[in-house]
Amino acid sequence: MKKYRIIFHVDLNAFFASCEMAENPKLKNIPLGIGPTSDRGILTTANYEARKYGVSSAMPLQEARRLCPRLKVLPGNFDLYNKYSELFFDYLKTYTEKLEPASIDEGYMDMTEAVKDKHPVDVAKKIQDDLIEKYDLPVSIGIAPNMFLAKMASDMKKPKGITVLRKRDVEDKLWPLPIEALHGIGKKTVPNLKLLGIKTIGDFATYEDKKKLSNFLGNSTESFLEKVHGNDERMIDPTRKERHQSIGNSKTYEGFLHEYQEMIQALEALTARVSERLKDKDLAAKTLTVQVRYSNYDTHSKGNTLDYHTHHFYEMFEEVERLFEDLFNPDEPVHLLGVSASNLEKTEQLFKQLTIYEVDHSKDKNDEISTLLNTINDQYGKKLLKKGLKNKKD
DNA sequence: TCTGGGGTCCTAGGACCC
DNA sequence: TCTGGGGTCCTAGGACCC
Repeated sequence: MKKYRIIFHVDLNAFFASCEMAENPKLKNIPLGIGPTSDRGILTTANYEARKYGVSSAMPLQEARRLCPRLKVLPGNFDLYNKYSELFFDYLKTYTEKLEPASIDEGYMDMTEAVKDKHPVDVAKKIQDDLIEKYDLPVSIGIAPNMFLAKMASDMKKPKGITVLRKRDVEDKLWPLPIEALHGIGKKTVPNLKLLGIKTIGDFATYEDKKKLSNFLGNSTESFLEKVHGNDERMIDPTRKERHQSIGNSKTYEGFLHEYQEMIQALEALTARVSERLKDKDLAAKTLTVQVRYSNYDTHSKGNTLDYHTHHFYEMFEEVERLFEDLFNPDEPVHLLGVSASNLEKTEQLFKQLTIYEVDHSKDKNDEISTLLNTINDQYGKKLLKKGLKNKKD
């Protein structure tokens, strides 16, 4: 007999705006957006009051103001949002350790054990009520036998919805949705699928010529088809978010940067932030990438993989300057600069690799060791290193 | 309409190795 | 002189998501 899992997808509604309203209830009944302090740029979030006017997330501020002239716009307060996000996940953890954060404001939970002898909808209702009572944060919850269906379910009723989506409901509840509602299908792919006559998720699920789908979706075709038929075997992975693939910072410069020197200074600041964030997380990077967007919105990147890992500002910045040489164009003002670190490794992991080396007096080995040493974080790493070398002598 | 900042994953071509 | 097949890693760009 097949054992079904019970997966919750819990999604905070209009999260950044909800945090602001929780801190300052006066904001609750007015249209509110989180966005740029200047008159250009895009909104990251709009509360539901603003959405009544057609204002939405990722909308250019100028358009939002046309739709809703009395829209109040606050700059983002990310310390505040991170604080609420932690409270949110800490609360969810009281139900199960099988919790996978998917972003700052949503997570998946494997509730199979936690809802034993209870009705899942009652538990979901309790979560919803508690989060309002404790933190004044509204959530939508999707309940399903797998992660994909739970995610689609939580989207079906917002804000403050609870939606159960069983596999046997897929034809009735999922297939009528427009194809753009399918996660992973974005605005470049939608027109291509429409060319094939695919307007709904159901049209996609029942489309017969898989080769034609592959032209647009490549190797992902099969996994999309499985999902829209209600099948998704992915397991909740609580540490997935912690295993970073990359850490980067970028910034858009209003009015553009024109001088080489200002670009270098901007890159220096970005590199310093990335370096600090790597150190905070005890990570070191082997690959660095510099990104440039010119005033015409053309975007280019240049990356290089070093033969060692590092998180030290000076080493990183030297490489960033080299990479930027290839991207710099004296005729093109710069709209955005970015610095990103990837190919990441935990510094303690590098230290373990280091201690495998016997102390060797040849120059090459010493260079290798000093390079690795560079990547190890200050006191902690050096203390361990001394200990490690001493143990080796003993 | 005019496009932020943080990410993940995929693709295609090339270098290189056995 | 003409030249396989499999695998890994790297790079640049692109689609997508919140």
